[in-house]
This record gives sequence, C-alpha cells and structure tokens, in this order.
Amino acid sequence: MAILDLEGRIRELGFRVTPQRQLILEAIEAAGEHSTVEEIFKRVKEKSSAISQATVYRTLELFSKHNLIYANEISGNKVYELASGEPDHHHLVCQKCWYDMKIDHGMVQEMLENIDQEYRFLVQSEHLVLLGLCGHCRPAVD
Amino acid sequence: MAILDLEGRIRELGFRVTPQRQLILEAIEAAGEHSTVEEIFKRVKEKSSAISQATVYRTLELFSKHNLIYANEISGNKVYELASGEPDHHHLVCQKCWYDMKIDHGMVQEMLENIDQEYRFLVQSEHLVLLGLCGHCRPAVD
DNA sequence: CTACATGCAAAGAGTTTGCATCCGC
DNA sequence: GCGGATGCAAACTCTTTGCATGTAG
Repeated sequence: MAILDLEGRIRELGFRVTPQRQLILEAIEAAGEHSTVEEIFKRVKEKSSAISQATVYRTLELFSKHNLIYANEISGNKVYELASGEPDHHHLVCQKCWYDMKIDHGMVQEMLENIDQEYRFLVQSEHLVLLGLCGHCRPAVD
Repeated sequence: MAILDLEGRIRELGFRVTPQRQLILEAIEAAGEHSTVEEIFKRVKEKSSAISQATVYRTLELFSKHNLIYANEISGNKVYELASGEPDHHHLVCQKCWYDMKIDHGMVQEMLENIDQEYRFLVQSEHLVLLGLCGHCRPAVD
C-alpha cells in the first residue's frame, strides 16, 4: 500500500495522522523492507530530530495491530514492513549471509489451501519468513 | 529423540551431562511441546530447587545451537521443543485461543521442494510454526 | 585433577509506562 | 476545545556476563 493510502486507513480507523507517524511510515518505506526498530528510529531522527523511542514503539505496535504494517521476527529481531493489503510475497532469509529473497505468494498458496482443507486452519502469516541457506552459502555449511 | 539419545549426543559433542542438563531435557519433554523459558525453569525448580536462571538460559542456548532442541518464536515468546532428528512435524498455532495443532511434514514438503528447485534455497526451519486462526475461532474473527 | 559447568548477583539491552504537555481534527 | 498523541525519564522484564566455586569425566 502506498503511504497516502495508509494515512487514509489511519484516519478511517479513528486515529490521527501526525508528523511522527508519517515519518515512521516513510522510514519503513525507504528501507525497502524489513526494518528493525533501531533502523526506523535512526532514519526518522535523520529527518527530524524530534521524536522519542517511546513514540516509535507505540506507533509500530498500533500499526501492526491494525495491519498497516507486517511484523516479523528474524533471528531474535523484530522487523517491520509496509503491508501490501493482500498476501503477495514472502521471504527466504539466509541464516548465514542474511540475504533476503522475495518469493511469490504462488509458491505458498497451494500449501495454505491444503492446510485449510485438511485442518480448517486459516494461516494468517500473510507474510512468511522462512529461514535457511541460500545457493551461495549452501555448499559451505558449517 | 529420546532423552537417552540426547544425553549421548551431548557427550559426543564433547559436553558434560550434568544433573541440571538432564532436568532441563526432562522438563522440556514433560511439557510435551513448546515450553517457554519460564515454564522450563518452573518445572525444573519443582524437581530440584537448586538451579539458576542463568544455567537454564545457557543450557537452552547450547542445546538449540547444537540442534538438540528446536527453538521457535510464538508471538514474542521463545519456545523450545526436543528435536526429533528429522523434520517430521510442524505447528499451526491459533492466535486467538493458542491451540497448537501438529501437522505432518508432508503438508509442507512439496512447497519446500519447489522452493529448493526454483530458488536453490534450503529452508532450515525443520520445525515451522504457522500462526493463524483455527476452525473454532475463525468465524469469530474480531 | 583439570577444564567445563554452575550459582550468584550485578549489569545490560530492549521495551513499556505514568504523567504533564501538545496538537490534529 | 477536546481527546488522542507525544516526550521524557523512570521502571520493568528478559537475558547476559564476570567471577569464584563445584564437579563430571
């Protein structure tokens, strides 16, 4: 979703669009993907020194609770990414070089459908992160 | 893997089998699955009051590093389970009632093979945890 | 007997919270 | 103007670490 849409969603949900919230959205977008709290805070500070850590934490919680952003966990670190509305891609993250490869939802969709049929369970991780080893690091497993 | 095998593995790896380590393995096994640090510590304390938190943390890190136990993250909480050697099952965890359903590796295997073929990426999460909504909680999405 | 493992308590990192002030709508 | 949002600093939780002591092999 574009930032303007996200701001609209914030208003729709009855929350206010503040400069801090805009900066946080921009910071997450600028990172491309998978920003840590630290990166977001740093990026926001560069643009406007007036923001507190507390606001960053409160905002990220609010946004992820209302699905404006996706929250994930990569090896102990919480990471955030702008939500795209529909499940559209997932991630393969190499545990060795931390390369982050996007994969299409199609690769996963069939499995989710099977799980739904068989177990009546609706997987909500629109945005899966699968850890493993990429092509480069694979031969050199330690 | 049975506890005796795990103790063997500990020795093979050049580490010592201490009463604390045995108690921790037993505590994880007794829980059935997905124990938090807190639960493990509590259970171990019930059997033998003489163990420190530090030892629990150090031991869990050691064991998961050497794949004697699986470490996962469920909604911000680290959870542990005895490793089974081969990938054999995965989990569907309901975000509403926290019901934890095991699913067979077969449900996932095909996807992992496709990912391998297409991206040369070897998913290492032998033990996936997929969050979502179970059959009961699904109609009552909030 | 020796190096690894443990306990304890202190330190550290990351995150949350209370309250006065501020400002979007 | 009102109620939600923010900043600040203190508090809190979870986890890690240093060092002296204990103990498995």
